[in-house]
Amino acid sequence: MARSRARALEALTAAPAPAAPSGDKPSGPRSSKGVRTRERLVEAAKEIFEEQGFSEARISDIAERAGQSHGSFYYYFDSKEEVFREVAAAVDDQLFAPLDDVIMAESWLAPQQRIREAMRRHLLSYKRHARLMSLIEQVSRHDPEVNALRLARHQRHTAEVAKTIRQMQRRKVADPSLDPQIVATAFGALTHRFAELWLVQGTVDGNLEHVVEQLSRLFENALRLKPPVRKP
Amino acid sequence: MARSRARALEALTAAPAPAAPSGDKPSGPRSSKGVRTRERLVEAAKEIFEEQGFSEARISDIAERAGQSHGSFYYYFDSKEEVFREVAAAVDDQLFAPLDDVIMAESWLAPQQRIREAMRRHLLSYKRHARLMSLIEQVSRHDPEVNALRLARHQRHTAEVAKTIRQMQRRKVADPSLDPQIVATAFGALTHRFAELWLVQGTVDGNLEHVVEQLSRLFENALRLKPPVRKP
Amino acid sequence: MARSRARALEALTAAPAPAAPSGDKPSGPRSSKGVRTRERLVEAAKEIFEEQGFSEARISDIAERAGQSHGSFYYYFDSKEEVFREVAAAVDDQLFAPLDDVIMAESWLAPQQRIREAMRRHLLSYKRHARLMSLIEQVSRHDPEVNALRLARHQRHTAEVAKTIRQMQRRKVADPSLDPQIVATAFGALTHRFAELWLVQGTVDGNLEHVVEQLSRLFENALRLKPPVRKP
Amino acid sequence: MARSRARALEALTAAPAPAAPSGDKPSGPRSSKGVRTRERLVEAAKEIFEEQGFSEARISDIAERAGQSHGSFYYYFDSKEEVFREVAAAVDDQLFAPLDDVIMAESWLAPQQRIREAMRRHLLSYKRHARLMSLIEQVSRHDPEVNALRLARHQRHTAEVAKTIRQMQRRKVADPSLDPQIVATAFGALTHRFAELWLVQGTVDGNLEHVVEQLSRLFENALRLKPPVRKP
DNA sequence: GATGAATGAGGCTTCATTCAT
DNA sequence: CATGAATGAAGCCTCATTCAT
Repeated sequence: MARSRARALEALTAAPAPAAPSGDKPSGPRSSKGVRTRERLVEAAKEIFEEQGFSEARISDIAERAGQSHGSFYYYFDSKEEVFREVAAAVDDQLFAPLDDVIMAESWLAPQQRIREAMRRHLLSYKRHARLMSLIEQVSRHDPEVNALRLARHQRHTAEVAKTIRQMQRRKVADPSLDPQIVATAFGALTHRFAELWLVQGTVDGNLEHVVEQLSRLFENALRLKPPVRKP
Repeated sequence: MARSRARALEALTAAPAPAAPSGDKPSGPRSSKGVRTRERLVEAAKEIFEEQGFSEARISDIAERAGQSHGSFYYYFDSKEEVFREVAAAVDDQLFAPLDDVIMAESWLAPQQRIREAMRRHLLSYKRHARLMSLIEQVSRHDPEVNALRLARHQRHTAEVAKTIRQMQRRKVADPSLDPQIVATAFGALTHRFAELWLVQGTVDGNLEHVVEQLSRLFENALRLKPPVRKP
Repeated sequence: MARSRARALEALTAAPAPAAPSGDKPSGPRSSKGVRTRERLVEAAKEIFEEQGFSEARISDIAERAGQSHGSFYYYFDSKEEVFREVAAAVDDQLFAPLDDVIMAESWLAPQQRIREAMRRHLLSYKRHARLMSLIEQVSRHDPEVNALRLARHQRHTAEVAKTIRQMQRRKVADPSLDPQIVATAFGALTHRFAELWLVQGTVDGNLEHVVEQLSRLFENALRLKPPVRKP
Repeated sequence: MARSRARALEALTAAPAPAAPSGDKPSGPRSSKGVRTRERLVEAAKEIFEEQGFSEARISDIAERAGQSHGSFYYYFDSKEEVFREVAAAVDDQLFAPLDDVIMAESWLAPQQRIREAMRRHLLSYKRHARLMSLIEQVSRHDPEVNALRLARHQRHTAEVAKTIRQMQRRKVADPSLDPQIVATAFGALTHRFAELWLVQGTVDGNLEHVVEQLSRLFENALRLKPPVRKP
């Protein structure tokens, strides 16, 4: 617990640090002014990617949004792909940190509560990043580096959920005939896609609590979760 | 039952003409040679879109794949958007016709069988069109016409599933506390996304029958479906 | 008189004859159906040129206006230039025939009457062809054949007017210090351009009779025309 | 007199900045190098338009003539239309400033001298810009902004001349039966068109002084100008 | 004769990227 | 570091022209 908590915190604090994002230009910005400029560019890039998609995003849009000149972008990044990788990595951290946090860490809660809390957090964090998640998938088709990122996240996440399911099966509180890998993937798929339909595409009605309740019930039913033994 | 069967048949007979050019150029190709060329272009466009995505797809790639000069493309279509709409409409028909068919029509099967059959068919037809489904969603953000198509499909499909769930609730064979709209959306989301992860992105292992079985079980559990009364 | 009259009539009757317009295709249309089609194309070309200008005019617009297929045009004409030459020649005839007619022929009228009549006719015929006249000038810059046509018209016309002026000077009814060539050109210039401003560009107000009267007066004044001796 | 002089001076001082970029791109070039490049492009555009006409002018010709890549053109202008408007405005200023100057200002000259001087200046400045004047008219049919420019010039100019004629009529030195508006238009038409025939199309012979003398005489006659009272 | 189809040169325009200051 | 300017590859699209039927 302490360990995974630490990992989550690490992720959270690591994300904002723009200093050493793997393979930079010469060696990254030196002055604090440069650091600020770089941050502004990444932030602007995120917004533009969200609004326009990857191919439609223009370097000049990004630079303009960051209040920089067109040419300035190339002082910090080699290409659109490079800045995208940075945006993607940051979002990835921000999106899954809180979720992992719940699933992995706060196990003193009853499973029902944990599911509800995880769901709530996931949907909430999705709200801000859903469009980028789709983008990451798109771009990952052409950019192996982004693909690796996406794959790593998926596997890490699915493995974590599968592990939890397997524990429940061992404790005889979940349907033993289910394949934890597939169910974990299915739960992730459901949440991911539902969030998109609900929050991005607006094809579903319902307020947060109602949705959380319904989806959680669905999961509990699906797992045939035994209700927690309540002491009188 | 008779009614929905009729509707399904209607759909089936309508489906085979998926290339119906609706509101085309002057009035579509005149000669049979032109009809062939047009078909080849649409087919080529589908392939190129699948391989390259929308923005990356080049008109000249499409024309070349169809064995035509790029100028020829413009004899039949005004723009990439136009041919995409046609591809999208065709795929939409092909993808959901068989599924609707099962869900709406073959009600003499036990619910469990129906679910398995629908799942199997959906996953199979998804196999051929999954990438285009994502594309449709992407493009629908910029092309209102494609968006309308996508929305219509979603609503038609979700409504049908919700109706089935509601019937089950009335017959006391499904969990009455579930919101049919949300559950229908969630089931669609799960299937759609799982298919993509499994068939397109290859992040899930498992053969068809195992996956069908697992997902179907998940659905049955989720609905708390009463097992059919079996006579000894 | 009889001779020039004859020439004018010849021009009028020659113009509509589409049969032998100099250097045709193989040898021009043979069947009467072909003759009709050709006529329709020339007529359509004239309209399209007037509406769109030369470079903006599309062969397909012309064919469509003539109710013909796109490819049919090339059975009758080798190029846009060729059909333009034919249109230009026809318009040239129609525009100047009536004018020449008056100036050269009806000399029993008093000069004042002749000027007014010529002016009236010129302005009227200009009304239908002004835009094409400008076009002819444009195209003549690139097409030597059209240029020759335009030059020939200009010289024929100017020579005729200059001759008349010279006669008046000899008869002592016109200012002898004027250069007939220049004045003839100037009168042509004035009429041509005024017609365009008035009839095409709409930058001048005034009804036909007022304009005719004013411009005629201007010409009479300019020539210092002696009023005709009227017998009581 | 003082007032119109002031207006003329105003025009003259405004004229030297004919490239005033009015409503340009972001806000026009920033560096002095950019300003130079822009000027070179406008100058090159003027030449190319004169040589090729509007539709025949290629953006790449303009860029090449200015010693720039064609992409550079788009850094300064959005389209051919935009650069044309700038060229047109500049020419307009240069062409009419000197003429207005004479007509409106130097009234201490006898009318005969003023007419000759205005004519001489107009023809001279026409010599450099005649082809563009025709172009402006062509383009004005499709570009409302250019049309507005042309119209404004025509009206400003005609009104000025008409005012002068009216004054002469009041002073009893010009034929009172003439309509000043129509005569002013007619004079403008004559000069404009004669200059084109003479200087551009080369269909008239004659040196400058002879032409000035003849056309001036024509105008004087046309107005029935009373010869100035000469003191012995 | 007439038509629909096909072709491809050529123009316009965008935009990632480079560069001099 | 930052900027404005410049570049040119690459894509879209038009349309005169040719061709098989």
